[in-house]
Amino acid sequence: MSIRTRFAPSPTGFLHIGGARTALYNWAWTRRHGGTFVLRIEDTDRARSTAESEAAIVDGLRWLGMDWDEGLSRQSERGDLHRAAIETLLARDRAYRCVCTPDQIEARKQQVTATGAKWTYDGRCAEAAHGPACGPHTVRLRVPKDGRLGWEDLVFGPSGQDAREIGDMVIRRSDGSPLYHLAVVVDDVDMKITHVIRGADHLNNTPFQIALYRALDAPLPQFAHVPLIVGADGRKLSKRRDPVSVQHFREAGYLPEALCNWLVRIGWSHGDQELFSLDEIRALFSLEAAHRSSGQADPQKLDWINQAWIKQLPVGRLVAELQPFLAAVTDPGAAAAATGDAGLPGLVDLLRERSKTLAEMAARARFFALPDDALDYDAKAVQKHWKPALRAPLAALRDALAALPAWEPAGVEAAFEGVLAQHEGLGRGPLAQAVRIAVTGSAASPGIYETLAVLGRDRTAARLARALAAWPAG
RNA sequence: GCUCCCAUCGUCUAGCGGUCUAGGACGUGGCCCUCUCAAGGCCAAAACACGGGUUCGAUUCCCGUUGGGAGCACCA
Repeated sequence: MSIRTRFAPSPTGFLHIGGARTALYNWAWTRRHGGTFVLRIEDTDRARSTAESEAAIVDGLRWLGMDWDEGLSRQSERGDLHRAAIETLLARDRAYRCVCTPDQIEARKQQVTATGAKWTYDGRCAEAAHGPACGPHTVRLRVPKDGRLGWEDLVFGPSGQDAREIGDMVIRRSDGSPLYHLAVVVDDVDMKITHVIRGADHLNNTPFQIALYRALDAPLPQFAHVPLIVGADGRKLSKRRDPVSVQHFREAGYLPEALCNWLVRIGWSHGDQELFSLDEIRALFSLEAAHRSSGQADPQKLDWINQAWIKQLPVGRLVAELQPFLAAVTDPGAAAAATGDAGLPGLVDLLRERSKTLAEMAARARFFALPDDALDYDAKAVQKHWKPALRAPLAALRDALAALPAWEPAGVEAAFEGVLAQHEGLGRGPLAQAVRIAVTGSAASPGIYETLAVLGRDRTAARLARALAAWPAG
């Protein structure tokens, strides 16, 4: 039997990292085993579901590098199937109509829970045999009163609950709409899903869903529950407290490779390996190696992983990824110009060692994208490093650079050395800092020779001239 | 409260009875390198929650305790 899996998010917000990881596990495992992976939007809650959210989920998954088969299906478009399944259940007496109102149930529930016992539906309508014309009613599944609703979880091992813990759950609202559990099970059966890989928060839902499979006379799929990703406080991720949306990380300058790498390692490991490409994830991911305990998402580890990817990705890819971030710290025109500049790849190569995110790289590359006459100087750096006495050496350097036959790091360094030799007592550091600020506006940049080499002869000259013109007098 | 689940450094984890004076990674501290910022190299501090068993022998198996989490809807 061929493997079929699905990722079934509800479109009630952005794709969040917990869902992204569940999708990643599904995707990787399915691809590894040559199965079919489908995406099903669980939009039965019409009030909370939005088209924007669905688009965000689709975009997020694509951006991360995942693909799926057989298009995209929406649960809302399968209502007929759900309704028919409920009718079948009713006809076979595996379910019954219940006329208890929410208020009545609430009152009875209060009585039971007051004694400390656990409430499950008391079965008042179970034997009443209400017909279709019984007035406003819900439909409840007949859940066995004894026995066990168990399964062999691919991650958690033997799992289950005693059937009596569950109670007869509602599968159709009084307005005729089916509930989530019914829809999920009917869809999974209909789509011939063989392996349900989902978050451990569904562990408690599984027994009831198993009862549903049995009532439907459908074969049980294999279940694999993966541990939750929790926030720094150890609790379930909260949109309020934690940065959770994939979009957020994308906008903060994290690469999809890094995000996948980070997420796959929370709850799964492969020996001591830390870095995994999407191809490696697809080749190596196994449910046997998945963990059972929940894990925290450590943003500092993400930073490190992101930089690791920044360090090894092809420069052309980084240049392209960098553009929007460059535009954000300058303007679209400057960013486009910089992206077309032959010197940018060289700068990116210098910056990969010092950038944890694309946003940070853009901030460090800003000086390059800015027009020469628009560069702003860091006031504190100027105060500290632009000493009047450095004016003459700087002018000498300007001349030495202008006389350089070839514009490359070694030549620039030679020019520096020449100026240093001419000026007794002048240190390499002070001169480098003065130039660095003149050319980048900041006291921190890649090596000064490499920086000038990448900036180019003309732009360096323009910036030195501008700095000299603004130089503090003794 | 009830049901279910989990438990190795601060965090992610290796470990699937002896190889553990418990390994790696992030982070942290120190040193080196150095024109700044990084990157890199070296070193260091840092964990088997507790108590019972089982066993010749438990981080590894079992049971409790404690701690944490999830679920208890006519939400998904």
